[in-house]
Amino acid sequence: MNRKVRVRFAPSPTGLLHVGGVRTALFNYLFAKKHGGTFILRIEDTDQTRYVEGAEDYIMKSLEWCGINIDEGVKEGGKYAPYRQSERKNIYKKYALELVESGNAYYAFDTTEELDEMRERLEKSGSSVRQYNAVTRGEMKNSYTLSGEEVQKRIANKESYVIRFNIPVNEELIVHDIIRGDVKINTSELDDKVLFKSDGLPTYHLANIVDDRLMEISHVIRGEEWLPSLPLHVLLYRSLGWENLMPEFAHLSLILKPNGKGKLSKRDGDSLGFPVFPLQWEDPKTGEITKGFKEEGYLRDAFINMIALLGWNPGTDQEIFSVDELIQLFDLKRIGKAGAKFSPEKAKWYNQQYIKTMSNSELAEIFKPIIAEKNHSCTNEFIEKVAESVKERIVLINDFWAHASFFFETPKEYNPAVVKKNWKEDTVENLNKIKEIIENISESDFSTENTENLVKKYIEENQLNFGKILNPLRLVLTGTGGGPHLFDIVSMIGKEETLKRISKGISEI
RNA sequence: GGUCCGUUGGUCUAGGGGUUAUGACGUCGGGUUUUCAUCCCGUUAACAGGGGUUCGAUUCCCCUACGGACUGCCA
Repeated sequence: MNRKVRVRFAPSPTGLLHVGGVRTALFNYLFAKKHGGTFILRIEDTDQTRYVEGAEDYIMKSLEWCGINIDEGVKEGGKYAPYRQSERKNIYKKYALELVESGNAYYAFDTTEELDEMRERLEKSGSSVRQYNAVTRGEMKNSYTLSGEEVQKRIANKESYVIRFNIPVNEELIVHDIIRGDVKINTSELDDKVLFKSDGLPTYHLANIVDDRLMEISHVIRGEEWLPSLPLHVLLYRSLGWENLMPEFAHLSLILKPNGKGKLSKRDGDSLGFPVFPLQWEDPKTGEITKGFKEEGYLRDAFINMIALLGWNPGTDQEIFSVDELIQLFDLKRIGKAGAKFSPEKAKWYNQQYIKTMSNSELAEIFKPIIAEKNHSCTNEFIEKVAESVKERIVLINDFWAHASFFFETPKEYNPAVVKKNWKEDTVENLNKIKEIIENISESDFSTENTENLVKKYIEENQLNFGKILNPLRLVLTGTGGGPHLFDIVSMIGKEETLKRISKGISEI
């Protein structure tokens, strides 16, 4: 079937959007862009009891940060508006009634207690089924057990009721999934799902079919948790007379915890120390703050790259992809069937790769606010030099200050392990010599090359050991043992500061 | 319990009836570097198990195990 590609990401605004959700959105987006199609954001808020303040906004902000641009949606509008199901409330009932009319659905009046009772009874009896289906509905209060007049009377009396789907009995149904192929099921295994709730709103099952049809969705790409209800959805399309207009389906496997089993949850992030959400989220009820990838110092492109390769790959050895490349190469058929464990290590590696290859000026823009936050100011040129010397050392943006503070301020303390290793009896004497050399270099000649040549010349001429001189020098200048090229630091902080730090180090260590 | 989906190194994976089973992350080791990092080189380690089919199965089929999802007037 060759039709215009229209896909939707349809989250429920009940809380955070975690990496699994982001990946689902991303795959929809990549697929849409690859085929010149439309990416739609539809908010599935048919459950008023689970509404969470701010969740919808959080979802939109998260997608925005990810660069997943919405073509049609709540904010963007579009010719199929509205895109929030609560605002489409009045269009669903018609379809529910149409199904009742055609005998594909029926009224049911059972209370929650009665339903619980039924399930409990079934479970106790050792029966393998605990469903509201062709067998059990004969014992419940519905269109099949009540007379036509009784049903009408109850409805007229405004008694609460639901509309349930009438699942056909004993039919071998084959449904197709792009990722998994044909899935066979006997309809007798299905239950008579509620399509229309007593609060006047549809359930997900009805709403998603109606909206996908009305919005002319061509492909439904969603989480694996929906696979079990695919047969119901197919049956619904059929009963509504839309079988030929049905979208194609692709069910994505879940993202699992890094170690152990089960799907990734917020808890895993908390206990293992990595983010699970794109952006920071403050729980409106508890005030609890959960940090996102962004706040932890991940780059958007690195995050997207990492997410995209979780369960998908183009079949080549390439690991780094721009979003444009992802769009070019994306193919639903190359999505893996098995769940993928999230790897914090690989996430870091991706981030490091991106930082390393970014230009100094791009990095400078990112570092600028951090420097300002620490109450320092300097020229762009200087920040770019700093960026150049730290970019191969930092993994997360948040590592920046730990690797660059000494460019801006005198070290307040000295790493004890490094002191112990490098500070010997003759160190002070040596540093004083170096200090003398540096004092004799004029400000105008204070380049990396010149300072380096003069100091190294001294070391060589006196047959001294490089490490014995240079390691303590680094220690007094940076407070620690590792870092960028030493004479870059010397040159960048300047003559005065270098001398000051040598003196300070000598007197304090 | 039932239904469905899944299972290649520790992790993400390529592959596919006959291969020295691919690449990456990680690990460990070496080289480069005054240091750390980068970079380079190397190392490590996998077809869940059992039956078939076949000349031959990791690849196809079945069973088992394990894992997961679903089983709500939630999505």
